[in-house]
Parts: sequence; structure tokens; C-alpha cells
Amino acid sequence: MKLGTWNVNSLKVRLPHLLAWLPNAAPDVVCLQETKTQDADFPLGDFEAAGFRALASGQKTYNGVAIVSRSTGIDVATAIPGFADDQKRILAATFGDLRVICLYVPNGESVTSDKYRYKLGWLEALTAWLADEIARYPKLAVLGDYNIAPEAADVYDPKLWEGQVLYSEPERAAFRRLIALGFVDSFRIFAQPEGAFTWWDYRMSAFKRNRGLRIDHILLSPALAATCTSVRIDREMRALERPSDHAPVIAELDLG
DNA sequence: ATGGTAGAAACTCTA
Repeated sequence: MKLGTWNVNSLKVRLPHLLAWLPNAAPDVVCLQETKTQDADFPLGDFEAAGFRALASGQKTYNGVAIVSRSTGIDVATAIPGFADDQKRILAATFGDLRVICLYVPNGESVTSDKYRYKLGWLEALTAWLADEIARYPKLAVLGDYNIAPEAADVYDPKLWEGQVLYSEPERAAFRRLIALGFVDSFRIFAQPEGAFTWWDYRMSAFKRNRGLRIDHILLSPALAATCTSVRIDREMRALERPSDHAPVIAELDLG
């Protein structure tokens, strides 16, 4: 069983990459972010033709999440309960006894921005919700673009990034509060090469110079973490022509 | 010194 996450930065533009990637990476479930596609325009037929089901919660221009999967998800949720939000950033579904939550955490723009305050409030609401979800679903995976680099090893130049949005202490503290619920950052179960990132700015040849951050994560409940056999970043997808600024992350689980 | 690139959509905002 493989679970993936990929911020595609426009589903419309990245659809050819995604359709080429699906049979190669062969995820059973992949969470997508920044689809920037309203549900009426979601290319469901393309996924069905490739042998996948799909769920979407999107909007025009900004945000938008989707879950593409081999089997059909049920008990779908599209919001953090009790948290009013016009932005489409949440999609949850159940596959057998596996609960999957797809996240697109707000970027925050800068630590002095109103969007940063929104980000921290959003993360607080998320944490309260996930405390309930992890109690309810022993096999829970929370995948997505967290827009947080949790540790110095997740940043190409931690000194430069100290105090900046995506790596500021309040954001990292919010990430640690998620971990404190019992989640495991699956990428760090395994020894990983240095300079392993999931996002590189389009500007300043950041990818070529590997000036990246690891901000896309697969958090697993303890029961799922115990079944995880590998986690890797599909860096090649960032090297293609007209790429997303994010690479996919894939976790393999041995569910027996 | 606060640049630059990409996407969507509208002549700017977001990341």
C-alpha cells in the first residue's frame, strides 16, 4: 500500500505530469494540493480512465484539494468541524479501516502578515480536530503541504531562514503539537540523505542549487507508522519541464 | 539590496 502527497500548483497545468506519474509511482491513495480547480471543472474522467477514483474540494484560482485513489473513499469531510473557513484546504476520506486526511496548510506569506495569524489559528483548530480523529481512527494518515519545515535539517540554510515564515518558531511549535498527539513524521523513521527537500522556489534557480525546504509531510498514527517500510521524495518530478514547485512524497506501508 | 518566477485571471494577488 502506497500513500502519496503532491502539491501540484494547478491541476490543469500539471495533469499530464500527474497522469504520467500515477502508473509509475502507483500510489493507492494520493493527496493533491493547490488544484486551483472548482469541482465542476475537476477532470474526473481522466482519472477514471487511468483506473482511479477521485474526490475533490476546490475553488477557482487559489487553494483546492483532492484525493485520487484506487478504491472509493467514504465518510468524506471537507472542513475542520466548527472552524469557519472559505478556503478549500481540507479533504478527508476512509478506505477500509484507513482514514486519510489531505491538508493544504495556509502559507502565511510573512510573519507580520494577517495571513500568518490565520495560519496559526488554522493550525490550532487542526490540532484540536486531529486529537479527536487519532482517537477515533487507529489507522490515520495526515498528508499534505504543511508549509512548515520542522527542523534545521529540513532547510537548506537554517540561519538565513530563522524567524522567516515556513520556519519560524511558532510554526515549528505548532508542528510539534501535532507530533505530540502521537503522530510520526514518517520521513524521519528512516535514514535520509542530507538536503532532502520537497519544495524549491521557482526563482533564483533554487532547484538547480538545491535551495529547498521540506514542507510536505506524511504524518502517521502509531499503528500505521509501525507498518511503514519506506518514505521517499520523488525529486525527478521537480526536474521536468514546467514543473510544480513541489515534488511528491510517497510512503510505503506493509498492511499485511 | 527586498530582487526573481509561476499560475490564474484580470491589469494584481498569492505563493
